[in-house]
Amino acid sequence: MTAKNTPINPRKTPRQARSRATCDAILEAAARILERQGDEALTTNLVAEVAGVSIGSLYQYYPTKEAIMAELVRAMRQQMHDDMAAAARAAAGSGLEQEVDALVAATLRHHLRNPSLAHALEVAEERLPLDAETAALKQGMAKVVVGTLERNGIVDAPAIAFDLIAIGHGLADAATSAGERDFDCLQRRMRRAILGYLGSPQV
Amino acid sequence: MTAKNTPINPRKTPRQARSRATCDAILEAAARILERQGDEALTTNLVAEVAGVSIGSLYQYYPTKEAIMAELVRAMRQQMHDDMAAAARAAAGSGLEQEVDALVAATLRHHLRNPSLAHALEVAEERLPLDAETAALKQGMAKVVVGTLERNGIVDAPAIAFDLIAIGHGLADAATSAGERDFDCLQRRMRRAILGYLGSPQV
DNA sequence: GCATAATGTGAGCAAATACTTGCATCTGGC
DNA sequence: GCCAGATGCAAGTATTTGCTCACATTATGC
Repeated sequence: MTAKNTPINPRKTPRQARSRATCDAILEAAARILERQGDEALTTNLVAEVAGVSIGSLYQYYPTKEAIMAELVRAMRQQMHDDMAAAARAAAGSGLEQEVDALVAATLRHHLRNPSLAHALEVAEERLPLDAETAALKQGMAKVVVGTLERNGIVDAPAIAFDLIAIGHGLADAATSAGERDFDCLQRRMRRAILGYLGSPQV
Repeated sequence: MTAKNTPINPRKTPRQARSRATCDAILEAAARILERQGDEALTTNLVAEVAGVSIGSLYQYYPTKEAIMAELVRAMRQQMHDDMAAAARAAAGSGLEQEVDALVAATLRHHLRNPSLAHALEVAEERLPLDAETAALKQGMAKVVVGTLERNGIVDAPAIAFDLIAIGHGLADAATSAGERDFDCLQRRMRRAILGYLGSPQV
């Protein structure tokens, strides 16, 4: 019994042998569709077809279309959280500007790795019930930023972290949506926006 | 003959007498549904029902569901554009900070008037073909910001305007999505973000 | 080898949805 | 008053979509 009830959005992914491959194929297919055709095209039948799996198999592991999306969102937040936490840890103590750079770089890497998928997942996340695990990951990311600010003596860190995340998100989203792919250029602008908000002397 | 071909997204809204009221009722119903239940709930049948109009009538004026959304988006961009242009005109020559404040206020008024509708329309806009008129309005808004920057001697104004709009959008979106409704508080933070990016001495 | 459980299959169902069509009703100019 | 065109109506169609179910295939412990 590996948690299989509540037929709503939590998935029931028991795994034994080849079934793992089936689950992965489903997730990868869903990601590809989301990336290339957007969430309007994401139908369970298409996902199954692209994954090379029958719909029956799909529904054996994901009780709902939303469960598939939720799993993709969770995986994305997990990776983003881990990247940010690692970046913050590596840069901890090197001073505000260096630490900001590290976090910005992690954020940009995330957005530039697969811009359209990242965007689609963020849009999708809005209308999903947002399971506890994903919510915890988002909170964790905010905590990372708060920690960085506090470590550098910035007061009212939670409120400021909120704004900085919003600003960074807005910039990255607008730029990637416009087709920008230049990491260094975006890095400079993010830095300018964040340090500017913080009132640093700037570069 | 009042432009009625191209059955795709441009609407065919001939108006004579009571038909105007029908069109308005349809748009208002669509806005209410979008605002309260999100775009997933926006079906043509529901729109007609809420508008107190038959689906036949709906399709007489809007050839497509997308046409209704496009019209709502166009109207919203129109209002936003006019507000921003008026604000910029009124504050022109009063110095960078005052002019920024005026533009920020116009933006915030827009977002706070009906946060969920504004957000839904912006999300909807992304996947719509974006007709020429709406595109022109968006360009016009960018021009307003560019003009304000140039008037105050800021170089590379178009690129900076792009970033400032992205930043403002990100902040307003995150805050309203989180339920914030305090105009003054948001105004201060927007100001801080924008003037910070511009490298002004800050408040 | 074989019984048993795990996994895979895909035709098909019920509901929803965008949209059409044929007809009824209203309205304004004469 | 009357009629031609404008407007309104809603049952109905064709399609799509999420999902089920009855059965086939495969893997594994013994």
